[in-house]
Amino acid sequence: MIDLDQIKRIYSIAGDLNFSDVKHLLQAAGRKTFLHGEYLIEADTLQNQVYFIYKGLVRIYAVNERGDEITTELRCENELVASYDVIFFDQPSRFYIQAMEKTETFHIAYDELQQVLERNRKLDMNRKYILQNLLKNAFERIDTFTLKTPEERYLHFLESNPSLTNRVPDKYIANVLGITPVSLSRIRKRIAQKAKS
Amino acid sequence: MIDLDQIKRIYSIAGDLNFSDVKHLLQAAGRKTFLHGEYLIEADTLQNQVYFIYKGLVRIYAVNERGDEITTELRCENELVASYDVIFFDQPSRFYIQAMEKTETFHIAYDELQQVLERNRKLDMNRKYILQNLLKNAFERIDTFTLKTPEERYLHFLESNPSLTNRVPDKYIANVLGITPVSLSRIRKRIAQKAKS
DNA sequence: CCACGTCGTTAACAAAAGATAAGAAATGTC
DNA sequence: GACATTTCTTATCTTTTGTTAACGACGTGG
Repeated sequence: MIDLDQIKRIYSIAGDLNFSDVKHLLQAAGRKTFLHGEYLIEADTLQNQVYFIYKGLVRIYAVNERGDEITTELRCENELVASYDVIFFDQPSRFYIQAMEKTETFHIAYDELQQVLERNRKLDMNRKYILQNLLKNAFERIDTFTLKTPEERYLHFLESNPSLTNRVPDKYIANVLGITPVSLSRIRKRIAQKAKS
Repeated sequence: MIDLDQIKRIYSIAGDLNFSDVKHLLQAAGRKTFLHGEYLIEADTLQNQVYFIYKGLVRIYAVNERGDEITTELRCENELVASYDVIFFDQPSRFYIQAMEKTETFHIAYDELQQVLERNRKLDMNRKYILQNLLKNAFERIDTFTLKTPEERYLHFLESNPSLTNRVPDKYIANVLGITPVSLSRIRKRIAQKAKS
């Protein structure tokens, strides 16, 4: 059921847990595999599941007033996903979370997770590492919007997410960068032309 | 020294601390007041101070390759500021943090803070509330970049930061929104014209 | 093997944003 | 109150982006 690799993965996002701590956590969690196109979370629901992606790739997207899907985030192996509307605001999710590949997850309801953490001090202490890591990534991403041009933002994305680049359609990457797919295509062309000279 | 109002302020950003917990924290912290224009943190240093803004307003800015100052964030009463380069990456700060008004703070070095928290479980447990709140704000801000146009982003800023609007020059707000001051001026004009009709 | 849908690119046009500079308005200082 | 400084606005021009639509490449499933 619970193998060594799984334990190591959890370690990789946490701080200083031991075998028994992680076992605690995994025993409380369920496992679920999603096929390409299936939904981990649907919008307008109060699904408060937190997923740990063991293998695979998901996109988080919202639908705007015009009916366009806007992908706000891509997450893959060893990352957590949840709808922060539900977790943080107790409100229906504005976001869909959809598997882009066959995606294997561990999952647990947020309030159950809280209870497990409350019963195990070590796990609760570890929460800070996870939150800090999420925060670090969020701050970095915000800075790409304030300090970088779309072109620089794209190059930065390629550097920091080399693995994602060829796993998802460019149109999703464009959305994540805050631009349109057409615009990203032009940016790519400009970069290619610069590279020639 | 430590008055009731101060305690309440700390409560406001934390979860369930009691008087003695907060006293613990404040005793370890120093107090410092910065005049308009003075720096809480300077770039290219390893100042790992964390500041709680008791009164006043600061901006966080970086200087790009061309020498332009780009303001990435504005923070005021009851908020925390620090350079995440130093705190999270142990690297010299790319950012300056500068008082925009006379600003009164409590401050503590990050590693000292860690020690204080480790010695007081209740305080350490409370860290999650603070981190979650920062994370919530960061996610919301990211979504304004992916889901909103600059105009919508500006309107959203006015709604969520009504107090800031008249306390800082628009050019800083423009930077925070990821656009130039000239462009913000045009957006304001467009909004005003719509309002007429 | 073909029909179909998806995706990336390109084109053409409109709209918005960046860069630069100049002038007006506001703010602060003595 | 007069002056200097900063900030905001406006104008002009260039560049980039958004929008829409068309085309071709690619892959999937029948």
